[in-house]
Amino acid sequence: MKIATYNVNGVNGRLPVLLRWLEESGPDIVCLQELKAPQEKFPEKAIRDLGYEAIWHGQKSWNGVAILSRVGEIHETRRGLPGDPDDLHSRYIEAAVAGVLIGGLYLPNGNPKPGSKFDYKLRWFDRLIDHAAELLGSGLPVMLAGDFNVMPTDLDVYKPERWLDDALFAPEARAAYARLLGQGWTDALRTLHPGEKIYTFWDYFRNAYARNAGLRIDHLLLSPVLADRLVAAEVDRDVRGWEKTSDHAPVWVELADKPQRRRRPAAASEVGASL
DNA sequence: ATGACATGTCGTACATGA
Repeated sequence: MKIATYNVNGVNGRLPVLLRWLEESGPDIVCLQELKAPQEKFPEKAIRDLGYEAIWHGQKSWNGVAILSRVGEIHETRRGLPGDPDDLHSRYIEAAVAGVLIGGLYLPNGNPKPGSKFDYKLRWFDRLIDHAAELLGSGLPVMLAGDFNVMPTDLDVYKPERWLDDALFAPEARAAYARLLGQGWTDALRTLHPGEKIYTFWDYFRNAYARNAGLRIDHLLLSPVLADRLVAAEVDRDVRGWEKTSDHAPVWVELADKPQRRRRPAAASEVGASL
């Protein structure tokens, strides 16, 4: 089973690119971010015509997340993160699909830093960490997929020293990501490509894609049960080179039906985090 | 250090993004 995440940067403006990618790459389940469309303007029919059912949480102009599936019903379990009833951004949607509980997320960008937007990013991250702990505690096969707006390490940025003051690479943001992973999540792409320069975003400026001046900010995190089923994780890099494309590329994992590897022993820090 | 480019909006400039 192939599960992908893709920040489309406008689901309607990007519809031809999205549909072409769905046909060519054939993911079974997809998390989309940055729909930039109100609830009633999601292109449900075009997506359904390709064999996908969908749930989505739209918002006028900004944000917006969706989950698509061509492998069975989508059982929505929540939209919006708990912990702040005043947070009206459409940034989180969660569903059980084909035996996997999937949280699709679009973490706040946080720039400029310092400022209220950066504070919001860190608060949102804290709420995600709290909720993620509950998900892990369930023992179910769980995945968190989306645009985390964080480069976890130096290896994930084309030029780390240029990004130190940016909200996407700030020590506080990286620390929050590390805290999340410390609960016991597996960063699928990094785990199967250790030490490799591998990016998921290239900005539109200065020929960034051609120069491979990229960032790795779109992540697929697997709970221990799912990590045992991980067989592949890749970036559909070519999509970033298409006409009228998003500044992000799709990222996906292939999961086997059964465990493929022996579970590694939990680290002491993980045991502590789960208590 | 700046700005390059792209999105959507009751546009024709602005807010937002990363």
